[in-house]
Amino acid sequence: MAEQRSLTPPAAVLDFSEKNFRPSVVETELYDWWERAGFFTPPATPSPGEKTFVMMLPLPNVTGDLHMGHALGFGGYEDLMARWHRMRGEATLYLPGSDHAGIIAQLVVERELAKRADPKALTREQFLAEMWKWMKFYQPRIYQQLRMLGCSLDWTRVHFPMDPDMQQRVRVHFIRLYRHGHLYRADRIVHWCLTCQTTYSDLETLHQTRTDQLSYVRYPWADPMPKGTPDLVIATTRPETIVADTAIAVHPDDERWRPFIGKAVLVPLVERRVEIVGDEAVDPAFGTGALKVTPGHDQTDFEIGQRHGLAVITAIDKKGTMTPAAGILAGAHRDAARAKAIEVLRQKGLLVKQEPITHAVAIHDRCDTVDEPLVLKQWWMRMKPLAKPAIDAVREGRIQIIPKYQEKIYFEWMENIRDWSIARQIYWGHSIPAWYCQDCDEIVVPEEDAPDPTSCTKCRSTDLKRDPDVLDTWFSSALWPHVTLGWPEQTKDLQRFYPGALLETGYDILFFWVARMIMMGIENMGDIPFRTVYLHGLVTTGGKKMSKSKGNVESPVGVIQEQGADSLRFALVNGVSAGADSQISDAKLQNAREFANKLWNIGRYVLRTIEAHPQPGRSADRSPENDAGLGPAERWILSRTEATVSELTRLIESYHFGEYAAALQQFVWTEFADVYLELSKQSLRDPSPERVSAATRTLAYVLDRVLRLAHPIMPFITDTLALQLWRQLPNSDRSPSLVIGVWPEPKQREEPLEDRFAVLVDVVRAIRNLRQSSGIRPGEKVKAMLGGDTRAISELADAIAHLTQTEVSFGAGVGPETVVRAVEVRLVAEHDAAEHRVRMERELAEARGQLGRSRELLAKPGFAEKAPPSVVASERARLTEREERVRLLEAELKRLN
RNA sequence: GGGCGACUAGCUCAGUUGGUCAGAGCGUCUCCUUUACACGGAGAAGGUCCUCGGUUCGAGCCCGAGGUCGCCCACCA
Repeated sequence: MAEQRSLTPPAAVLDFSEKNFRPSVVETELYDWWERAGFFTPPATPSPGEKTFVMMLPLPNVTGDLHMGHALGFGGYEDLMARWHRMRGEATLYLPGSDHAGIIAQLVVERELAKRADPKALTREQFLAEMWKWMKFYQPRIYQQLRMLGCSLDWTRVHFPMDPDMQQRVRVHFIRLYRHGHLYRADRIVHWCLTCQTTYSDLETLHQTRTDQLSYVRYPWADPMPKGTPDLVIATTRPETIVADTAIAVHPDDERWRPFIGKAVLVPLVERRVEIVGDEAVDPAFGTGALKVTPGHDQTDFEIGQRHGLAVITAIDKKGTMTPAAGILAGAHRDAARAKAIEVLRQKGLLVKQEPITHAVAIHDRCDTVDEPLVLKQWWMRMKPLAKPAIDAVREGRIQIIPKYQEKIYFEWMENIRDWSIARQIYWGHSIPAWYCQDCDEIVVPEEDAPDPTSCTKCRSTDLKRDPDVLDTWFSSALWPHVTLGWPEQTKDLQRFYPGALLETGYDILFFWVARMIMMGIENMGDIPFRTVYLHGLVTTGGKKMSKSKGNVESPVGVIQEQGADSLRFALVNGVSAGADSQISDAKLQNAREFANKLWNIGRYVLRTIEAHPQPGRSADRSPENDAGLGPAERWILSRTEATVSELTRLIESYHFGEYAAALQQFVWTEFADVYLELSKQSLRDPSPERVSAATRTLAYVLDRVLRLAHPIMPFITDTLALQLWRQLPNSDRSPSLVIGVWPEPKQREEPLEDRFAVLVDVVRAIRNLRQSSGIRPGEKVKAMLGGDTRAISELADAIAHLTQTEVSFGAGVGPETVVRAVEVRLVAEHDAAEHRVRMERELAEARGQLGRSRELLAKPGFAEKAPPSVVASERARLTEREERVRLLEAELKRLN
């Protein structure tokens, strides 16, 4: 690795005569260099007592393209954290991969294949061969997009769940779960997709609000009933399933129907005799309070059926066609059968009425096909025992979820967790290592290191049939944090990097993925997979419409190509609070691009300055705090820099990334650029070489700090500038790149000086304001008099003069035009007496109001005793300043009279 | 039916453990091509922090009730 790291940076250096930053020129080369130099790979040998930071990339679908949510998660939060921890000297592993994405990937490839031939005509083996061909097309695409985002992923450890070694590990996992009793095979009702021809889990259903016909159907009594017995009428939206009814259910407490529990009716269309049962699942308020029970085609009904031992009749098959069991409806598609059922019921006089109903219909999240619940023999995972320790891990704080309120949602789901239907009837996925004996029905699951079985373990028959199904995509994703490190082998990586530190992803896959990783991590490793879960919000591209004339601007890739990954990353993170949904807009992107450009030009200025005033033997990353030539402006920006270092460190440590970005921008733009860079021009013109040297080194040092502080969120521009800066003023740590540079430690501040500069900024603004309102042209030299309490700024006159292009002098009783804080400001210029009086009166009213509030607060009983001393002290100081301001304004008004 | 979140300047949103009746970006208005940057600089306008009540010396922040919007979960037949 050492020799790798000596690789020289890319030759393509940006042209610093270019006024505007053009990002994409250098990004690819820079990334390649970072990767080739091994910066993204943790040191091969762990140092004694090393700290690790391990984070798995939430593997994107292999057939997908990056969207803004990915860009926020990967390029925004994750890479920011990875880079920050790396700069803190931790052995950082950010592990890449892509998901084979089962059903979706199969759909995508089927669609591609369908352009030339019928994919259904292919055998399983032929189809899988085609899948792998397409993988070679899709996988590099998604990986390239991750590179474009700048994600500092360790590509030497990239994983794909369908790679042979990974398939073997998933097989072991299945076998162990089976042996431990977590898996079972049972006839139960599942969600079936008529389009995809596969089952799917509860989590993969969506609900769509639709308006359908609610049909009221009379079920004749099976036996003679006393006169006056009401008709039994049920309400249903699925009359075609009447033929599969095996009971009627009413609520046991429903006075209307309770007397009839145990009585029988004849199911219309099939004349089947079924009983009325009492069950609490029935809502007495719905329809007539009587429910037709169809255990073969409805989730609730299946459960009622289980409780009452009812028969299951399958009237609809996997294609959606009515089976022979459907009697007169047999052979029709479910939709046609519905119409036919209504028609026959009407003919027989059993249709009482129909009315529209708006209700939620379950659909498959991948294709929007209406769910067809079917009873099928399927593999299930028994979740309750697995959920228990995973709930405890969060409850006991061993895993922390950010934002905190997501923990409640996690508990809610985990405590009511239901068994997981894990098999899918598609080709693309992990095969289920189970064989069924055709002679004795035994399920044969081999030992974990054994080859495929050839004979039945029970009856020795060799007539075994392998389960044709594959496992749900999330079955393997759930293993990601340990399986990628070599599990079940006890590899060095597994020992060193498990458990990981953090899992960052969108809150929308908390259940799909995060909860399952926690459960499987504990099950397989006996330990949690990560200590912190950071859940980000959804990104929408609302607000101002992104201009489509420029091309596909909504895609992160398009934005990166146009304005660079740095801008995109910054725009996505800036000012967003943890877990909140956010919008990305043209305005935000433009601001980020302008900020990148600002950094670029700050860099140009500093580099040019160093060129003009070389500092041999000096280092950019050493504070010039002890330089003899430091002026107050230098000392001020140095102090502000250290304040920013500690502030930004705190914000990242506490996961306040949105505020980190905002605070960074604030410091760089308004303090470093707008104030100090201007003042440095004055220092650099000073005849004293010491002053010039101190100013140059201050510029270099602050730039060095800024580049380090900004690197986690804007890696490309910062490293470009750093490489250039260190070429002129070598960094003392000699790291060849910011990627493995050192995150700054805050040094001593000069807070009294910072307070004095706050006064300066107010006075400067007041002078500029007066100049503009007096119609003084920007270049025009005028004089200003400052009076009142000028202690804070008495030594800063030069700075004020430079910033305002105004000659400044101090005096007593200057006859102020305005009073800021307790400083009188007067421009030596003619002004209208009447206007002046109005202004003074307005300021006095304002000042008295402020003074009143200060006095009120200080006089409040309890304030002085109960408020913290620092608050009281600063309030007292404010009172004094306000008293002084009122006094000065009153004096001026008195003079006018 | 449960649960969660949001409501702060015209727009999009910040506001860390309650401590100057509040900030940013964009937009708006005025001025300025000053050799880092017009992807710029300077100045300005703009807010009863959804409503009501409570706790507190002090509330945008905590508690209660209500309103509006959004999301998630659930066996709405």
